[in-house]
Formats: sequence, structure tokens, C-alpha cells
Amino acid sequence: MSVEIASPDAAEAPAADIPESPKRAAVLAAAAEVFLEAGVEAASMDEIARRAKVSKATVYSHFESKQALLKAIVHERCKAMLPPLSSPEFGELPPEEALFAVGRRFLDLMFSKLAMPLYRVVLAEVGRSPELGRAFYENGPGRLAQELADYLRNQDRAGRLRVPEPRLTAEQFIGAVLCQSHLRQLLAVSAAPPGDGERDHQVRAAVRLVLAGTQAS
Amino acid sequence: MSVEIASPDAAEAPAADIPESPKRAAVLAAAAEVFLEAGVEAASMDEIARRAKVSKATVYSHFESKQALLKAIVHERCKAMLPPLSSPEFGELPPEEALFAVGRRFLDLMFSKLAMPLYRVVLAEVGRSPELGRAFYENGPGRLAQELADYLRNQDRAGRLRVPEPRLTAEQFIGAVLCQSHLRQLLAVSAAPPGDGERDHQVRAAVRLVLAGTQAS
DNA sequence: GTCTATATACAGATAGAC
DNA sequence: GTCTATCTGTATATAGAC
Repeated sequence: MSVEIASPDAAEAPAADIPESPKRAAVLAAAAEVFLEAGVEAASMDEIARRAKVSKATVYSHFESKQALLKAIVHERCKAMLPPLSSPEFGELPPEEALFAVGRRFLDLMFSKLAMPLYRVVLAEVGRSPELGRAFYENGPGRLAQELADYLRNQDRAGRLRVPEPRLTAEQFIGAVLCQSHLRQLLAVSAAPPGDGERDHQVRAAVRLVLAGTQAS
Repeated sequence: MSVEIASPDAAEAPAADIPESPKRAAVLAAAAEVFLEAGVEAASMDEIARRAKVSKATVYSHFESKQALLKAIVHERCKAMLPPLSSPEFGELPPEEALFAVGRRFLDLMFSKLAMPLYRVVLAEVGRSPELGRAFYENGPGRLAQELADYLRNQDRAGRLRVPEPRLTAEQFIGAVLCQSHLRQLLAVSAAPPGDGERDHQVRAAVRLVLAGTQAS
């Protein structure tokens, strides 16, 4: 499985063929757990060291600071959002199917164990490290909006839809897919995320809405 | 001006006619500044006391803990979102105008100095105090979605629009109004929030989209 | 690189005089 | 209620031996 990840783990090591110290890997794994489960402020370097089964000094020998470690984690996980988002060859599908495929994948991603805690961490840290916000946006919602806008532009040129502002329409569609269910999850208004049936329903409704608004005349 | 606030400041004091100690008020004001400007974790009780020009012990004589003080602030500011949201008598307007008025007010609120920092603080604290998430949702986006859903239901009954699922459509509209511009602001992808012209454009586009999708047959 | 032990700092919260 | 002074815990980060 796995669609092959964007890069051979460019967390911090730049080169391609570094043996990848096992302790370093253990630190990264432990840090990902702690940061994403407990949140940035509650995460302590002691806890990370304990879970990685190394000493705190070892952690600092691999990462300059807590912030640096956090950035490595966040950048890596942001790249990991790409495979679950990509709907291969959706560009060939007719609008109704293409929009549904793209919308459903996005919804699933946003409620996933990957994106949800990542989003929280990024929001908490974006004041200190604005780059993290960019990384999340451009590997997630922004990426999707761009791909979808490209698709809509093509459909417009082919005369199948009428989309004078593809990027705006793409973002409207994504907003309509989420409606407020993701917000409710974020704000702990809902206990459980929407199930399969509800997600289908939300996405189908968004597809209908956007198709109604983009009929070629 | 001001449409009269929900309650006579029920921050923590329950009764109606308490003299309202000036030091207590100073603490609340200072805490609001510090929490909302610097963020919850960066805010220290020392800084709050210094800005309120009282001692830290005085702060603790009025509020049991940092969390309690934070909750008082957040609840108060959440209620303060209500007046700027309410579009008086929009229920009497025809769909195009009603949707525009509601959408524009919501967009302005979400980018305001009131809601933006509040949203950040709530997101950061919702793990520890889930009630804060509810408070924000129900005084902001949730409230608007409900009012709009009521309006749409009425329009459907009057035969002017076809809205089989008013709540869903209301949320789709709100999502389309935001498109991704608020997300970009949150994630520090955009430096400046959208200006007046852009906001109008976004809202008008969302109105067109939803009206196209709800034409009575 | 890796460990144990520790420096350093600052936070939230309180004691006790007035 | 209000102050000054302080307790106590815990966090990031480092020194120094191996």
C-alpha cells in the first residue's frame, strides 16, 4: 500500500542516503505522538525522551530545541497529507463524479487522525512559526483548491460548465463540503465525527449546489 | 448604538446589582488584553497583575485560578459576538438581500478584532475546557446557521425558494462565504485580511451560488 | 552520541501582615 | 481586599563523564 511519500523524509536531514540513526528515528516518532496527542504546550521534552527510551540529552543532540523538533514533525506530517488527498485521474471524470471523489477524499482527510491533531498543533503554533501555517495550507486545503480550480477551468474551456472564477468556485465547493461539521468537531460541539452516510450526504449536497451554480448556458 | 447585550455582564458575578469592584474590573480588562493578544500559554498571571496595576494576590482573590479567569473572559467575549451578528429584520427581506446582509455581517465578524483572537484562544483551550468551544460556536457560527436556516425554511414554505434541508443549506452558504479566506488568515498564509471590495465579492458570489441551487421549480 | 545529574528560569499559587 | 515576599513545581536546556 501507500502511494509513496513525497520525499525520503526530509524532516531535517537534507541528504538522501543518510543511515538514519535509530535513536533519532525513535525521537521523531515519540515526539510526533506526544505533540499530536497532548498538544504543544503540554508536551515536555522529558516525556518525549521517556517514550523514545533515550535521555533528554540525546534528544537535544539531534534537535536544537523543542521548536526545531516540532517543526520537523509538522513539516513531515504535512507532506503526509498529500497521498490521501490525491484522487488519481479525477481530471478525466465528468463533473459530478469528479467533484464527489475530490470532496469525499477531502472530508475524510480533515476528520482523519492525521489531519485533525496536526491542524490543532499548527493553529497553536502559527504565531511562533508562521511557516507551519503555510505548510499545512499548501499541502492540504490550498493544494486541493488549486487542483480543483484547474479541473473547473478545463471544464469551462470545454464548455461543459460555466466557471468564470475557478479558484473561487473551488473554494466555495470545499467550504460547502465542510459546511460546519468540521468546525463543530474542532470546537468539541460534536462528540463523534460524522459517519460514512453523513459524509456522503454532505458531499453530494455540495456537488448538487455547485453544479446548479455552474450550468453552461 | 449597540443592540443591547445579552446579559448585564455575567462574567462570573451572578447577581444583577453588584457594585462591581474597580480592581476586579481592571483585572478582567487586563486579562482580556493579555489572553487575547499574547495567547493563553504565553499569558502569565504576573503580566496580568502588572497591567491591571494590582498585585498578583489580588488577582487570585477575585479569580480562583488562571483557568477560571480565562473562562470568565471567553464567555463574556463570546456573548459580545451577538450584537454585531444580528441583522435586525433581515427576515423580511427578499432572499438576495437577506443572504447578502447576513453573509456580509458574518464575514466582518470573523475577521474582526473581537472574533479572530477569541477564536484562537478558544481553539487553544478547547481541550481543557470544551464548554468554551460550545460557547463560541453557539454565539457565533452556530447561531447564525440557525437563524439563517429559519429564514430559509420560511422562504421554502412561502414557495419562494426550494430548500428541503434548511440547516444544511444555511451551513453551505456560510462555508461558501468564507471560502478559504478566513482559513488563510488563521494560518498566516495571507498577511492582510480581505478588504471591503473582496468581501463584497465573496459574499455576492456565495449568494448567487445558493440562489441558483434553491430556485423554486 | 549517549548517558546522569544539574543549572537556570519562570510559572501558578499562597502565607501572613495590614 | 490588598499588599510584599515566598513556596513549590516543572520546564527547557546544558555540563561533563564515558
